[in-house]
Amino acid sequence: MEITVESLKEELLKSGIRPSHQRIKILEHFHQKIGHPTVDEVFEVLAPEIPTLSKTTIYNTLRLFMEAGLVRAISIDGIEKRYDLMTHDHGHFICDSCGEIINFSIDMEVFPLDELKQFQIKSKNVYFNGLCPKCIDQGKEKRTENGK
Amino acid sequence: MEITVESLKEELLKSGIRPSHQRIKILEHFHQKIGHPTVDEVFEVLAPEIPTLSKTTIYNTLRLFMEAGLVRAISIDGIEKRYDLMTHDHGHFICDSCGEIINFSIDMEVFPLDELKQFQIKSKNVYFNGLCPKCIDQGKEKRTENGK
DNA sequence: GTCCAAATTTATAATTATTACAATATTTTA
DNA sequence: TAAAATATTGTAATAATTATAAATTTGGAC
Ligand SMILES: [Mn+2]
Ligand SMILES: [Mn+2]
Ligand SMILES: [Zn+2]
Ligand SMILES: [Zn+2]
Repeated sequence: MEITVESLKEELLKSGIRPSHQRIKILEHFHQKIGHPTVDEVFEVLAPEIPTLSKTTIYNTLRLFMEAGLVRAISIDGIEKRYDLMTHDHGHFICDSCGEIINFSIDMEVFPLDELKQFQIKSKNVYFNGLCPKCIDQGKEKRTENGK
Repeated sequence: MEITVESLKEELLKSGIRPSHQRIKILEHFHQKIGHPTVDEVFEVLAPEIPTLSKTTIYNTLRLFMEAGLVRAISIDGIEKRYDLMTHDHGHFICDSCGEIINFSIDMEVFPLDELKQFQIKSKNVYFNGLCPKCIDQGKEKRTENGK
C-alpha cells in the first residue's frame, strides 16, 4: 500500500488528530523508516525538511500519537526511550553489544493468563536481550562495556 | 531462608562485588521490600539509616548490581526507571490508572523462537498494561489522564 | 592493632532529557 | 475576511543522570 500525504491525513483523522504539516511529516517518518527512533533522531531527520521545527513539537506530537494508539514507546532496560509505529504485535530484541534493536514476530496469545483473569489487558510488550548474530561472529561474547 | 548481613555479604562476594556497608544495605532493601523502587525511593528509605548516603552511590551501586545480574531495570513504556531483584522469571503488569506494578508468573519457554535461532538470548522481559481489578471496580475504564 | 594501597563514597558541578509557558503562527469556522 | 480555536515555536524551568575530584572506608601486610 502506497503511503501518500492523503493516506497519512486519513490515518490521523481516523484517530481524531488534526493533520497539521508537522504531524503528517512525523507520521510519515515512522511509516518510511523501519527503525525505532528517539525524539532526537526524529528531530534530526525532519529538521532539514521543516526549518522551523521545534523539538517541543516532536515531544507534543509523539505524546499525542501515543494517546491515540498510533505509536508506542519502548524502553528496554530503561536505557533509552524510543518510539515504534503501532502495527502488528511483535517483540523486540536488543543486542547488549551493538545496541541494535530487532523486531521479531511473536504470538502474544500463547501466554497462560490465569493469574490475570481479573485484569483488563490493553497491550503486551516482550523484550529480549543478549547478542545478535553479527556480534557473536565477532567474538563479542565476553564484552564488559556496552558497545553502543 | 533468613536474610542476614552475612548472607547478603556472601551474595555480593559470589557476584564479585565487595560488600561495603552501603551495598549491603541496598541489597537488603531489595530483599526486604517486594516493590519495584526507583532510585529516589531507595534513597528516601535508606537515607535515614545511613545519614551520609549520597544519591550517586545508589546510581553507582544499582549499575554495579545490574552488571552483576543481581537486579534488573524495568521501564514500562519508558515512564519511569525502576529496579527489581533478579529472581525467578516473571512478568510485570502496570495499571494505566493507578500506576501499580504487579508481578505475575509466566513461563518464558512458551515462546516459539524460530526467528531468533541465531541469537544468544540472555534475558526475557514481558510487560503488560491495562487496568487492575481495583481500578475496574472504581469505574476507571474511561480515564484519560494517568492517575499516577 | 597500625599502616598503606586500593576501592568506595561523597559532594558538587556538568550534562541531558523532558516539561511548562507564553508569544506567534496556522487552521477552521462562520 | 474576521474571529476563534488550535498548533507551533523559542525559551525558561525542572528533573534525571553522569562526571569529577576530594574524603573516607576497606582489606591485607606487617
Ligand atoms: Mn518494533
Ligand atoms: Mn518484579
Ligand atoms: Zn549486536
Ligand atoms: Zn489500578
